[in-house]
Amino acid sequence: MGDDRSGAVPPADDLPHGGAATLEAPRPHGDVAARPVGSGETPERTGGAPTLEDVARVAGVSRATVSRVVNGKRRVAQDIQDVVRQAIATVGYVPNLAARSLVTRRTGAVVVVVSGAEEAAADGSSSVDFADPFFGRVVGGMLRALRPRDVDPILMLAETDADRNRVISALSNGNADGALLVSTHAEDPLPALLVEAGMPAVQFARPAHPLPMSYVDVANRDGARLAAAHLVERGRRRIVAISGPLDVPAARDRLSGFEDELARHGHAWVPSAAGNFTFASGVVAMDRLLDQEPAVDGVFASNDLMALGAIEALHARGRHVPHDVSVVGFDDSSLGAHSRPGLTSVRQPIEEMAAEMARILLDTLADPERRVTSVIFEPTLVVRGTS
Amino acid sequence: MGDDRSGAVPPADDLPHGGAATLEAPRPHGDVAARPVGSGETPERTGGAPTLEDVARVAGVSRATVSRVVNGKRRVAQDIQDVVRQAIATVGYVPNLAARSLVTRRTGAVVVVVSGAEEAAADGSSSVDFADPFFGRVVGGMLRALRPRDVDPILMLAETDADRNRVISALSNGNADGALLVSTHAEDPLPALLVEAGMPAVQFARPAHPLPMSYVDVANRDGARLAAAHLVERGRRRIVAISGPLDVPAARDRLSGFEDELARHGHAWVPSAAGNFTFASGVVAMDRLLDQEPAVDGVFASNDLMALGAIEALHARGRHVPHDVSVVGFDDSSLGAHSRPGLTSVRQPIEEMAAEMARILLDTLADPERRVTSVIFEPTLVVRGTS
DNA sequence: CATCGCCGGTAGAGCGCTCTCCCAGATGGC
DNA sequence: GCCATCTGGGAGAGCGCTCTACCGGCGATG
Repeated sequence: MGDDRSGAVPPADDLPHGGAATLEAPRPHGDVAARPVGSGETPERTGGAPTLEDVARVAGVSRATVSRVVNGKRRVAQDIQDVVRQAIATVGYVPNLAARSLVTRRTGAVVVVVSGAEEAAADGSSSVDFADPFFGRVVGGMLRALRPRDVDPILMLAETDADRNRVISALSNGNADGALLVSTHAEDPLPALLVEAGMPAVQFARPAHPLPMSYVDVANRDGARLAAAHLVERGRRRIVAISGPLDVPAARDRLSGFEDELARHGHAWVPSAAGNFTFASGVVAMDRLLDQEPAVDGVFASNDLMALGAIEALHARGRHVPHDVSVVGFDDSSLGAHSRPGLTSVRQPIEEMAAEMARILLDTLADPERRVTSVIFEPTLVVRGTS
Repeated sequence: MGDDRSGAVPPADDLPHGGAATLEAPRPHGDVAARPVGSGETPERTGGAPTLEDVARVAGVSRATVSRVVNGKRRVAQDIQDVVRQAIATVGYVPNLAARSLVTRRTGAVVVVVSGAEEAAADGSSSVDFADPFFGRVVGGMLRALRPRDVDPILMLAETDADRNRVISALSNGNADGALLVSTHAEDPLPALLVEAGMPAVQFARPAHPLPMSYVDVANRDGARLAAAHLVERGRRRIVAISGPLDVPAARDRLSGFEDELARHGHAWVPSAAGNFTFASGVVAMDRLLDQEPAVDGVFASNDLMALGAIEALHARGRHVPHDVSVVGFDDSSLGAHSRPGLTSVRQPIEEMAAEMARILLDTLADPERRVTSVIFEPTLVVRGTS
């Protein structure tokens, strides 16, 4: 505490303290002194930011014409365009989005909703684990697709009914145009609410219940097959699976895809235990499976966190990874990549998937008649040290 | 709002056709067929969401009165309040934020800016690693403080000059009221731009250059001292440090705090190498340090990712952790907590720090005269398997 | 009893923008 | 050559909200 250099902070006098600065020209920033003098007709606009009106006056055209230039709505003669653009630059005009969206009924914003269940709040924290790199990757991917289209994401967390109402009303108020939804629980009512309210939305992963909503997903079954084939190829014979909660479609698909592929190789029966995608649940599930099948030599976990938990449990019970047991995860998260030995994992291209979500939403916004669509990505297997 | 007893509402006869008006209330969505016929005065409001005007008509009061009830600005007689609230409920009114912020010049939103340098874009990806759990934790912490105050964060990434302009103009447009800044590079021009533009902003970690801007930080020197004392206590004698880029204040403080404490224990000289907070840079730095000091038995890395990289390098060179070498990281990220053996690390309470940032910004917004402040958090040492 | 707050309400002027009219002038078909 | 068409610009009406005036009524005051 003692070592913060508060002394390093210069006196606030360096700051344009409110009043004085306000007197100056309404430039957002820049050489305040270089205010365009001689703009004889400028009647002392001391207010805030320059408006369309100001630009129009300077350019000697009407407000409508400036608006047209700014939005490129109708053809405007080239020379007039130049004059207007020049004027925009000199007054430092930047459109007021509130005013614009008041009339267009559109904001250049979408909400990104991370939706979880509230019951989990019992353990003190929330049901959504933001420390999971998954969320960062999703948001990062969206950002990369949204930014070029000048759309900014508003982040919202939906755990309680109140939260969900907030989301819905943000959308219906025209606070945002559409929603990108990452729902972590099967019984999340939000997707249905969104559809019911007629709000454009795209979901990460197939909705748990059939719903006319666009989504992107990874071919979960194929990914699980990859894992199964890999374990078989490694010569593993006593193979078990740690699945996610089976009401989540992705978890179900991963498990059944895994089972299918193993069946193809003669494994009629695959012991499995369900976790809930957390590290701790991976530990527990692995423990249970070890009791059930002490000779286990291959494990597939439906995500990396549980795989790491499984490795932890295996170690505690004296098994060596990968010598005694091969472990394969799902997600290819940085957690697995940086653990030692590196975790073999089924990679889903989360960033690309998130970017695709954004693209779908943007397209839907541009053309509301668009049918709901889904895009499925192919997973790949990333082999590292645990197998 | 939910529990106002409508029983308290006086008979509608007190009001100019309160009852009749209710019939023709425009509902947000619902039975179009059941449109009220003979709506004598209602001028065909088939449009979108109900407005203040609609509420006023139903409640039999003026627009201004409804506004007052909604915003609680001036005292309004209790019975009238009840009637208005009732009307709001029946028409399903929800204020249009664009219209509101057009006049108030306030949006209930802040931008969260993750700011990085653009040079790093050479490696194909961006300079900001969203997979780093750090960002998720920061955003999660902010969310938790923002949500109760009904403020939503708009997420922006600032890597290029264009991005930075977007941030500044979002702020000056009244797209958002203030900024929460997470800057990952010392030479980031954004903090200065924000100050220059007079925008309320709070930064995570002390600005690299003296700037009148509020910030929260962890007592980096104290944290590093904790690590040093711990290594000494473990009986380590050949201790080295992997620092962050030394133009970043936090990196500098961590290194010098570490050196100070070791000096106190007789280590006049601590070999060190600088990384850039990535896993790979941790590997490289450790390799260099091993060349320099082959007998190393203690390592302090300025963040967990580099610590993990160091462990990787140590293993590659035949050292066993923690048997031969103790390793201590900084951050207490989930990466370290889930690795095996668990990474001993200096914990900074990221979530709380982020929440405090949000609080400071909100307070500044409420009272613009507020001085810039800083809040420094105390770190703690979390001992796990690597030491 | 006229006067003076003061309380509780209404009226209406914008906030900055878009967009639908409308109009002047240039083009073109018959 | 005349009317229809088109093209590029202006005028002005709002979008839904807040907020400053203003105003009627009413109890307290001199």
